Amino acid sequence: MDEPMSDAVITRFAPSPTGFLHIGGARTALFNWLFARATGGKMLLRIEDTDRQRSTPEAISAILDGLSWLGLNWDGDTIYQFARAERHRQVAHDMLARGRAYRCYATAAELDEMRERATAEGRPPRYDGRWRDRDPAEAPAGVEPVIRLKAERDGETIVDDIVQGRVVIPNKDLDDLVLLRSDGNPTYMHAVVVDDHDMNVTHIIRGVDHLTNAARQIQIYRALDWVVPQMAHIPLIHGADGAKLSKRHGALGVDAYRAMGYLPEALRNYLVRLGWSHGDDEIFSTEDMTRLFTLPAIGKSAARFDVAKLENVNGHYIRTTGNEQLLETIEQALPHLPAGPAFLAAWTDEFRRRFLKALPGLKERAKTLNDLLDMASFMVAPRPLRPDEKAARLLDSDGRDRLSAIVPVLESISPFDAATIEARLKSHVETTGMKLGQIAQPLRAALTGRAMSPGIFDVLEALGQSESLARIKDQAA
RNA sequence: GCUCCCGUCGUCUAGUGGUUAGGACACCAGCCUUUCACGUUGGGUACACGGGUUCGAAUCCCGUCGGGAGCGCCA
Repeated sequence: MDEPMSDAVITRFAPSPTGFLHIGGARTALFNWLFARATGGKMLLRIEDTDRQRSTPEAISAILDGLSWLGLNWDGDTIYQFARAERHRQVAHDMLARGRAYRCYATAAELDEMRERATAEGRPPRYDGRWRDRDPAEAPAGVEPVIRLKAERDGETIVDDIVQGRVVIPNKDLDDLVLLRSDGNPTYMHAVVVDDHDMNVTHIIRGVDHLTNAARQIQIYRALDWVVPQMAHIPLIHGADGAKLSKRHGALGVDAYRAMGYLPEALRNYLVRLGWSHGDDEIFSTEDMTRLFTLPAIGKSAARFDVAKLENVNGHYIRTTGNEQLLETIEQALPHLPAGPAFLAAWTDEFRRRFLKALPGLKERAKTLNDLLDMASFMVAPRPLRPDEKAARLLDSDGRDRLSAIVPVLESISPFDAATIEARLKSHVETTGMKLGQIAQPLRAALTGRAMSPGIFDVLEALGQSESLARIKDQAA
């Protein structure tokens, strides 16, 4: 190991563009990003598109979009693995020349049979190495060979992992993996090693599902006499029921979380706590995370994805974000939210101003941006409102009478702001010997169509005097 | 089947031989209150099981059970 100690940290996030950026991938990216930030290093992005059939441009842009939305920026240009195929071929042929790899002419049918027999005999399904030492002169005509690694057969391979510790894999359980396919294109296993080396990656941070791959890749490094990067295999995220998070099982793309009204900083905060901890701390600003994050503090056991916790964290960030900033966040999110169109249609400067006034009352009650918009839907609801069941009950004859009685009071209020309205309404309530709730609830029902809403004085102000009166008259009649 | 990894409240976790096993989310109850939230006070709930080692184990060892991952010319 002649790795210079002065080397700056270089991590990489290496997704395969066969689908969206799911929550597990997002966390892997986050950990890579945090570690790079925490150490003053760099995070590179490499798209693993050597599977030409399954890689799509749509998936690539979804991944890039997802990372950008999450605020996980990468250093340098995005690297596309397939573009480096020539280099991969060159390395494989070099290994061939040095006797560390060999051509294998086994057919797919032979391979299948090999696996079937091994399974039947209770052995692990492995390639048996039949072309390992065979004379290429015996090669059957018309079969394009693959190039396989001449793997070590005895002993064991040790993965010295920052998270998993020292993991020992018997070499007999590793077979001669394919480096180059018969069409001359590299396999993932080979491309990863060559690229990580060429990109000077110092730390490989990825899911534990790659742990046994790590042993195979280490053998390739050794065949190449290359320095093996540090590795950190992080635990996976499971669904709420403990089952693996798969596409059909709750593993949504990060774009789905954006559409559900989660804030990127909330998602980051939630995600970083899945597997990583820092004492009893729960809330971490981005600055906190990048300062405190370390690899050894990552646990080894898988975590379940808990929406309730995510919602709580999200609510925390909604509540604590400044009004003007939150408003800008909402404006940016609107195109992605289900309720977006209704608000976009109403979004004039005047509306924006009133929305901002209503925001403090709104954000206190929302766990997601969608909650917030739902709570604010009275602002864009067309007259006459159709009260829901509970609201309708508040608008019985007593309630309507009280509303009628309040109309002249409201008409006389100027300026029509929350503080003035509150003062006038409270004195009205006092003189009539009622409780505030007796007037507030019917008002709420008439103004919002619901039995719950932000503070009623704020609602009045947000709606404005004429709209408020109109809504009250709609119901009081 | 084989190899590897994991196992503290329902969930995320703190804990590294001596703690009344802590925090957070969720849940229940009270307070606050114009509703709902927020806030606040209090409450119940956990060391998978069985053996060791030790004066003493959530912490160390072994086994069992449970969960997960990997075993492709996918990544």
